[in-house]
Amino acid sequence: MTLQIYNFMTRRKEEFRPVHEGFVGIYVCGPTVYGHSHIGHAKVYVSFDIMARYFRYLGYQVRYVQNITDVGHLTDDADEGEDKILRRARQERVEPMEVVQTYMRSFFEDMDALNVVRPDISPRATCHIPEQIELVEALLETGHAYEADGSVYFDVASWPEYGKLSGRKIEEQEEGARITINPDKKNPADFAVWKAAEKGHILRWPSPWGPGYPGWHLECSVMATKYLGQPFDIHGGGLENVFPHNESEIAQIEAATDERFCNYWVLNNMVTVDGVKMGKSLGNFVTIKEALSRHDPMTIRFFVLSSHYRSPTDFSEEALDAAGRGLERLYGSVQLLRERLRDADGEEVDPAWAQKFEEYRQEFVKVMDDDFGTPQAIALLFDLGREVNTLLNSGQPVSRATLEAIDGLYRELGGTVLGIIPDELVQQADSELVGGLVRMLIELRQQAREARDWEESDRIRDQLAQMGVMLEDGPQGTRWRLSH
RNA sequence: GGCGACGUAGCCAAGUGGAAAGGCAGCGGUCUGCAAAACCGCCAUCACGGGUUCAAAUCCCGUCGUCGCCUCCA
Repeated sequence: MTLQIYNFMTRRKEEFRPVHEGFVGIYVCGPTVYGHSHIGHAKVYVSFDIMARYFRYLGYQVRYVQNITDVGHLTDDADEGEDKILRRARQERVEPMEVVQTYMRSFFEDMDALNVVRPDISPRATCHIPEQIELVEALLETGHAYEADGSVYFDVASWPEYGKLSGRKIEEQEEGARITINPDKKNPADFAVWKAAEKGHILRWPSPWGPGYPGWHLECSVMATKYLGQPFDIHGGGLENVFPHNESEIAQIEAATDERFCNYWVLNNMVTVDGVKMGKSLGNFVTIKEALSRHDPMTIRFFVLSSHYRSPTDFSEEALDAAGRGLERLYGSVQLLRERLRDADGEEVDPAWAQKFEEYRQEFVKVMDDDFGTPQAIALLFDLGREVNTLLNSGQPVSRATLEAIDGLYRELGGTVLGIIPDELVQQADSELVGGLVRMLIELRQQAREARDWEESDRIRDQLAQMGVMLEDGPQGTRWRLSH
């Protein structure tokens, strides 16, 4: 079995074949940095983080490119309205590049919290203006674009394949659709590849057609091919961008170069809030920072991965709470395992477990190979957890080597690939002072218990519980853990 | 109006032709001084109606419902 990926272009799962053996190039549409990132961003970038991690796990050398859009997207329409970054700059009375810098930092902060590995290249649109102008020139030369009043438009009618990704035909985009009539355009579906800057538009660059700024699809076509070549392997992004953004990306570069843009289109489904799409324009979006104020970052990541990337995810506080409790269960096994590891010995791995490790690994690869089946992969970790709990609570001696091997499996599958099991769980990383104090209280409670003073022992337990320290009595003595 | 996705237990969510994963919640049990944690057990005729098939949650047709795209949005 080899890796199968659902290719949105063909609407089928296909075996993954890289352009260059052993290498994989991934481009994912990045954020426009004019506000804090929301849960929808979390789903996309966690999803593609998993893909990058899994490719690396399989031994590929990955180049993951994710742009930063710091210019050019308008508030209303492709051609009307105000640049969102400019508007924010005006509102906050700062330079546009201060807006960009602020929210770019915010974005990476959030991604770091969610344990998303940073992209290998985070190219910015404003750093690639000359390349974008070159592509516009190429489109004019090949007759796929025309100039009008300082702006340059892509001529949709000149390229019959327009619509092949989204399954749309230009003729069908008729009444009901809100297409603004722009007298400069030959066809209402034509879109700007270069836009003349009106007076007062701060973000502007000189060009053969006068001062202006790039069209809003151009940067992705240009930066993806600049860093990954053409064709490259995987283009990713959110499903809501399939039209017109992704469609236009393809049109520009393929019309200009007469060569395929990329081989696999991988688009993730959206996040809804109580069943309704979360959107900046709807004002119902939940920022990652808000979610982080109420939930552990790993809970959010776990929540995202517990549904498939191509399924819509409905965000609710209840669902997040339930995910958090599920994750706690997973951590319980790992915690117990690592505690037991502290004073275990024995050099031999239990052969029955050696067998299990192979089975879990194989099954994990099997479900991940099927279009990145993270929900099934997580289910496997729960199965493993049950077996581990049974083993560790059985009272049987378990060799150090076996415990280490189990821990290694958690680190490999849950840590390296899924990124939901940290190398150090919170309690382990906690201060020696706290640990010492808690152990002292456990000792005092133990004395009360031995004196059958249940009132006192329960008082200690209850008060610690109120502070978030949970005590658990077992045959091996009393353990403690922090509840989140 | 056009295009597309989805509808699986109280909730979240896999499974896309051959005995319905997993998690949360709930119930019963084991363990415990009592708890907690853990373990064992229980808990779904897969929106509805037809059809194809030896066999359908899975394929086809229809109905109802939810959502998305067609305007910036991850």
